[in-house]
Amino acid sequence: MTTDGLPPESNATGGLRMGSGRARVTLQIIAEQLAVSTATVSLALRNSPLVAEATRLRVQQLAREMGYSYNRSAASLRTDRTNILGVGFHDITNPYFAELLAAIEETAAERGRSILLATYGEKLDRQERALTTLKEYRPDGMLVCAAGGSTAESFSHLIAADMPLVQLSREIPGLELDFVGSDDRHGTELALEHLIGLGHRRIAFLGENQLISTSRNRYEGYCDTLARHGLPFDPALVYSAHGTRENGLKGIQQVLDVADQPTAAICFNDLTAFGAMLGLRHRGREAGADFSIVGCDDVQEAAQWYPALTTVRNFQEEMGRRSAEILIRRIAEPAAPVRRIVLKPELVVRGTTAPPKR
Amino acid sequence: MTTDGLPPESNATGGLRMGSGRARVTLQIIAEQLAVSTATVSLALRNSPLVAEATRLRVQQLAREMGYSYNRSAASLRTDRTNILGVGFHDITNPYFAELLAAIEETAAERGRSILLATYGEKLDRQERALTTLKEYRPDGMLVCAAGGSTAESFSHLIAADMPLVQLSREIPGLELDFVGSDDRHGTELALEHLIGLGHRRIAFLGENQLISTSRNRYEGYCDTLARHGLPFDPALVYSAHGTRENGLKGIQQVLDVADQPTAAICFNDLTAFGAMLGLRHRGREAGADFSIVGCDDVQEAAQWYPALTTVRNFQEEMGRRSAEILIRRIAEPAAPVRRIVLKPELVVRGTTAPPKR
DNA sequence: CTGAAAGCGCTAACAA
DNA sequence: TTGTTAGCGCTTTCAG
Repeated sequence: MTTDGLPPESNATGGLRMGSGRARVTLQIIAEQLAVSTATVSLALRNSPLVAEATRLRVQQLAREMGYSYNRSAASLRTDRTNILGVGFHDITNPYFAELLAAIEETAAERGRSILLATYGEKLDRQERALTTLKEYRPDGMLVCAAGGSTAESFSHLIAADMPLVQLSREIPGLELDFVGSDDRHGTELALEHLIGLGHRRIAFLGENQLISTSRNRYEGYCDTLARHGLPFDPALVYSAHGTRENGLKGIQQVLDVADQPTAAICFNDLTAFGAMLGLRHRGREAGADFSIVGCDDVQEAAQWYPALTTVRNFQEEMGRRSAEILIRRIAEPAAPVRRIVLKPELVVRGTTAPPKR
Repeated sequence: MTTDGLPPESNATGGLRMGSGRARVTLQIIAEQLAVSTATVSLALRNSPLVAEATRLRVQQLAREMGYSYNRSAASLRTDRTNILGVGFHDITNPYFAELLAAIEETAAERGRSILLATYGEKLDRQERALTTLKEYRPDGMLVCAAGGSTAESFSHLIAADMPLVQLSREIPGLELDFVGSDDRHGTELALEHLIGLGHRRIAFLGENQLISTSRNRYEGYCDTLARHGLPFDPALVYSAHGTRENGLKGIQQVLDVADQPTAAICFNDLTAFGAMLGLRHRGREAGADFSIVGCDDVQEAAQWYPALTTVRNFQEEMGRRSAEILIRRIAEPAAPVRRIVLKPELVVRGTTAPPKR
């Protein structure tokens, strides 16, 4: 609700002085000191060509001496621009999202924007509140990776308010918004064909989750590729869960308990794959030698695992950067046609895949 | 400089209408519709007991119907409070910092605050700009993990402006500010004594870096503990570098090239330890069996490495949470005495440490 | 319980 | 080249 979450009590002090008693320095103060108008000071500080060189220097010097600090809240109120990009993610503890966020922050900073961050796990109600609060800060636009199960409806208030919006990585069906992500179906195809090429026939899928588009698409890629190669689909080889380390561990154990064991597994993401590798060791088996594992994303640690993880590279750096760029363009051209940037993933073969043991 | 980084051009539209032509809904609009004053609407939306139940309900309902969204910029200008916490970190791709940030964000959200994020690598100039920009958004306070080599001077403008400030994890000498971090010396002591107890005598230190307090303290703990146990200090066993995966890999190779090889290494952080484990494999050796490694931090992946990493747990979740709480208290009581929260680390023995091979 | 009025710090017409 | 004026959307006295 829009009326929730307002500041419960605001003990304003009147706001004119600082703790130590000095008056806070504003354009007004500088203008008075210099006997010019605030308009002139404002222009001078922004290096406007309208103001005389000499004036500009005097103003800038005094501002520096007095320790003036630009008040973006005030400016925003006037210009209706905050130079803030709102970012809503479900979890930044997941290195995939941390890498995306780092790229976004860096790109934003280069372009003079700052990041207002909100996270919400996979909780729809927390997402609802988080996005509402973000919006109240009037970011120029928002970059969102929606919680699983989000519907177009969750975003209707943002769209109604003409908030520039781009979806990152995950895509909500029926939402006509800019999107930056990966060709997830294709990524799984690459992974599966690699395994099939190695001779695997019974291949599990760990981390199926219909609530998020990335998992839906990866899972579809899995099913379709099996079919295309004439391999049977066995629901016992599919483990449904969020893509976490813990679930990778549980998932591998479950599919290893199937009578007719698989010889390989495709994982929804690298985290799931790491968990699966661990689970394999609990069973006295080793990824690569005894069982093949393919991850997805190629987060930093993937290359350092032992054995190093064969995975599908999703280019977080580029994805994060482009999403920020697309958002900034969307802000500049609100009426431009909707853009979909879909990056082509690449298979990175490392040590966790090998021909099946006879 | 304060005059840099102002918005280059602000193409304000006048700001009264939205793309689709509807007027943006403000307190004013609601007040007119209801033939009450904006003051009443403002109070009603904030559930003030001053306004009659019936009025409150009418106002809140109309606000909801009209899709009213609270404008925090405007409110901030008036109240001098933004409910924003500025967070400055060097790198969120490092899981240690990602875990801290996640805890901070969560705590902030619980307390009705939002996070404005800035990162700066270990670059002092970027940090300078980032902190200046953060400040311009007038956060109620800032949480900072300073770039290596930062001096008290870098923070003087924030302090002069009475910005509530808390240092996280790293501490800058000579700065009288709230601090939340770990007892890093003690952590290394635990690690080193564990190794000495196992029988190791030549123990390397990877990731020495005088520019950050965490490394200085951990290194001191190393030197002192060696001395206390009557073990010689050998500079050839110290590898100086930032605590990254890559440097762990390089560092282990370097100390392994010393004529009188060490049998174990203490690493500045887990990332360095992971790199070292990888470097060991490049030499055909395995952490645990052939060489002992101790990390520091206990990030999520540490438990999942193979072998699982023996490390010093630093309680990121608690540290992040407490730092946010301390900042919120500092904001409420600007004149309260400076607080130092130093958490006691704990040794977590796992698979990468064992008695030295004979 | 409600309204009138002032003002937070800034920018943008428009005038001079 | 500079000044005047108005106002962004909100909160807060102070009166009624």
